[in-house]
Amino acid sequence: MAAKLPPTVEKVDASYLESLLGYNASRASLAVVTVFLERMAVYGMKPVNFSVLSLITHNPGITSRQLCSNLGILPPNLVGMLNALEQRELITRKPHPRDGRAMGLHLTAAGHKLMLDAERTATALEGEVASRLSVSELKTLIRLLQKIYL
Amino acid sequence: MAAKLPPTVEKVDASYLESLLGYNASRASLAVVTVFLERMAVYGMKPVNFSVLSLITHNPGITSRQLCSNLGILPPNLVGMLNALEQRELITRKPHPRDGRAMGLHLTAAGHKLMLDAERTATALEGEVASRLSVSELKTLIRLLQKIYL
DNA sequence: TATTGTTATACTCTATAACTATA
DNA sequence: TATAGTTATAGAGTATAACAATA
Repeated sequence: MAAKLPPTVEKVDASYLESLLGYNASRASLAVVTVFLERMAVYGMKPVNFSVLSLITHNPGITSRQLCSNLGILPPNLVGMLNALEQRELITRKPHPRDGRAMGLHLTAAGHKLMLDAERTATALEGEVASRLSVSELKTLIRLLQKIYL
Repeated sequence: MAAKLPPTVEKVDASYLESLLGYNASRASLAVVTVFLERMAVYGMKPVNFSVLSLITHNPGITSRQLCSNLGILPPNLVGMLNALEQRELITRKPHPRDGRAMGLHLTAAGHKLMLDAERTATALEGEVASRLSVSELKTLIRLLQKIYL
């Protein structure tokens, strides 16, 4: 009687992982982020500083603290990001009118110009990543994702 | 005429970001992963080594190369992970029966015992994270996520 | 010549502790 | 006493280059 040889794997069975919400959400998130990184590199933007700039765009005068709590960034990690955006002359820090400790964040004219293009590109890119979904499927997907985290 | 004071932000408007698939997928993924980290810490498992162990569980004899290409891990980063799992005596490396370069990966008896509990916990935890979704909504969510990345 | 597994190493991202100025 | 912003630094995660053994 021969010794049993160790088995070999031809096609990998990932069906258990594919039954998990966390696995699927991570993989889908990674897929979108990958395309985002490629397409948004021309603006010098990654997902995090794009999110920061977008919140400043739609909330002029927002503070660091508000950015941190809304985006889940830790304050020490935001400092360098804001410095870089200020050096690129995309944002300015103005003294907060009612709190001497805080600074209000604002886009410069150049910042507004760039974000107009960047947000258009971001929205367009998503349509391509989700090209295999109908418009109503994409709406459903986003609504269900928000029921997880919001 | 008084100089215009810089505006302040009371409630942050994140409606643009919340219209983006990438933003929602990342936030939802983070929410699931956060609970995963808490609940799976007792097994000494994070999402990545759980995924590795799960693929070994359901694909005994799988090679490093196959793990890497299925999970998007780079080979140099897998080595340390496998060494740690081997030291914990959860997996063993056996010579591959048909390729002298490769090693087939297998669970030990202790590994099987641990993964039985770990997979049960992982599946249960997901039901809690998705508690605001009906069973059919969760099925739909996973199906739509797979249409993005698969 | 190409591939598997590995080492060494660099880079980025994220996290913690401690300080200052103001509330 | 608590909070906003900052500095310095540590740790985890992710990336590239190069090598030995085998196909």
